[in-house]
Amino acid sequence: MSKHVKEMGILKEHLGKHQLKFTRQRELILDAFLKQEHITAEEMYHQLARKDPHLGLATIYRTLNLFCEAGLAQARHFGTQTQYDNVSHKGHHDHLICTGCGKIVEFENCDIERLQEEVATRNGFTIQTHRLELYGLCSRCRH
Amino acid sequence: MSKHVKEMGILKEHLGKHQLKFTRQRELILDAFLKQEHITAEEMYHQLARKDPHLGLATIYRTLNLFCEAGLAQARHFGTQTQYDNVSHKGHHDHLICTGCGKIVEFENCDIERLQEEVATRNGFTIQTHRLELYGLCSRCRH
DNA sequence: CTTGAAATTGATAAACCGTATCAAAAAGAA
DNA sequence: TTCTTTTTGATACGGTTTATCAATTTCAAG
Repeated sequence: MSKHVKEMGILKEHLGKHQLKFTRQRELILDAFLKQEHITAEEMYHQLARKDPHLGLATIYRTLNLFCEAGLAQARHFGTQTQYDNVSHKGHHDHLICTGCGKIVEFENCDIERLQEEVATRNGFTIQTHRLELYGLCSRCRH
Repeated sequence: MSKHVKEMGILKEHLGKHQLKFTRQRELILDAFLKQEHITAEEMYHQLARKDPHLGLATIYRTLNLFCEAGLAQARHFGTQTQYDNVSHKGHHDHLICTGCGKIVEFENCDIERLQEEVATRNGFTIQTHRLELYGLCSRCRH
């Protein structure tokens, strides 16, 4: 039985609103997804191959995109692949990305978040989620 | 004659250091590139098709990657495509994106930029560029 | 507990983006 | 001009993601 009651509820609500169905695969993939901070479709495919050898790669892609629409995941393109971030898993962290070696450092900054809220409010927006990526050179690659 | 004297100099210096040659195509592509804030290889291909119908797409990719190595451009993965940012272009703006109607509002916030620098410094990074997107509902879509 | 319409799945073909390959052309030093 | 090295353009290729479609599953209604 799943421990991810809240997220499962969010998914079911989304499914209900869009005449979509709750399936064994969607439950399986959501459970696996919520255990990670972020994952690629390919990684999940291999990870779940043991539990269900017949689970297709296309289903993984479709389901992860569904999670994005439901607000449970967020897609981030890095290199040639797409990373699916677990939105609920964060005290929403952002990324510092080294353009030299590809290293990724995660960080969290309340002041920035507060200023984002300010900007949004000033423009009449209510923020649901955000994405902040800083690109540059890490100390090692600068030399 | 090009107006981008400084950048042309940077390119030529890079070429000289690496036993590479200065070609008509590289000059043409750099001129076109510097007129934009950011562009994809495909966009540039179509844009330059009028000036030189025989310019190959592979050459565009190779040259834009060369600009990255020379420090004139910065590659960013956006959606499924790669955006090449014009590093010399300042006035970086960020985006508020309405998940309801797709409306995009551009903004600029110095305080956020300053905090970003702080975070980067604390982690030993030197920022080259960044990307900040706030997703939410605009005043009209909230109701 | 059936039944049946509608959605989903898995297998795989196709699309897409960017890179590799290679013969022909161009650059640039001697 | 000559000669060596690099670059170009055309296109084949490789990896990732999406589209297609017959078979299967879901789930609401009877």
